[in-house]
Amino acid sequence: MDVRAVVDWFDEVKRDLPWRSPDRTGWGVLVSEVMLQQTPVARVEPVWLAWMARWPVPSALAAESKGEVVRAWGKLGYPRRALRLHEAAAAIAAEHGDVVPADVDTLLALPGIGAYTARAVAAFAYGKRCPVVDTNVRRVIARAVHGAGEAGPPSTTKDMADVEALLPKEPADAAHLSAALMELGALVCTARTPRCRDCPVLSTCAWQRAGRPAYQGPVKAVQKFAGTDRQVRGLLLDVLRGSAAPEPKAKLDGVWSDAAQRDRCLDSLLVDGLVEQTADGRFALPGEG
DNA sequence: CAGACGTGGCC
DNA sequence: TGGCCAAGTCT
Repeated sequence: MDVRAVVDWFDEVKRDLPWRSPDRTGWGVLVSEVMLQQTPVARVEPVWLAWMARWPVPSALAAESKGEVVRAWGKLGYPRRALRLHEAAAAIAAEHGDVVPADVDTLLALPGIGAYTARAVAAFAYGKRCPVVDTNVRRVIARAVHGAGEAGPPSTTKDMADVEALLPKEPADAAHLSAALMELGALVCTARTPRCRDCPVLSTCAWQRAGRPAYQGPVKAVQKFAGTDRQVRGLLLDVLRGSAAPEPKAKLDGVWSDAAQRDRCLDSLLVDGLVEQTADGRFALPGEG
């Protein structure tokens, strides 16, 4: 792959996202990466801005109650991420001098930070040289390098080796390329209807040269949502996000007709720590902690 | 490793 | 209309 062409293209068309600002902090980058896990940029941006204004450093978030954090997470989805970020902030404040670590293994030890996020923070916040592999990068590599229509099943080891092979020696250049590959996957080499006419590596793309063959690998199961526990949990939590005071169970009973499923979901929210029961039996977002 | 885990916009 | 998809992580 023509790495230089990708980087030049990126410098020309990249989006002006707030977490890419020259005065970005490790904390800002970490918060953005966690919010962006499975959630589109357009929905993250306003929430990220609000969070940075309200909690500019990890210790500020750590000092907040879990309920406030879950409420401020809003409708970004997968609210357990908010709880884990809260826990991570507490660990960073207590054990790392209120500074987000720059070391990949140290980052990996924090809750909610996995292989992707740890390397994204190390690279984008601190300019470390490490392969940053997300779904965009996997798709770009699958097409441009391997000539496949889509990426196959994820394999952290193999995926990182693929990117490592492309990474420039200089750490800053490596981080720059990772950002560029992600942007290429997000804007041009998209899952549906890729904009190949706008692609900076069209002439060397292995998929293009192979005649754009259809994807041959295993069929990816589409995730259902309607009627699942995830939907019911979302409905239950949405009621409590909108309530300043604890709500009686009867209030929650209105969100879903299947009582068994409703109760199971409420219980799982309690287990996850996303909901708490008051002494008088009502339900609310969690208080101190 | 497959499945759970939110939410909303798009084609 | 409804399936597909969005900068993953955890168990």
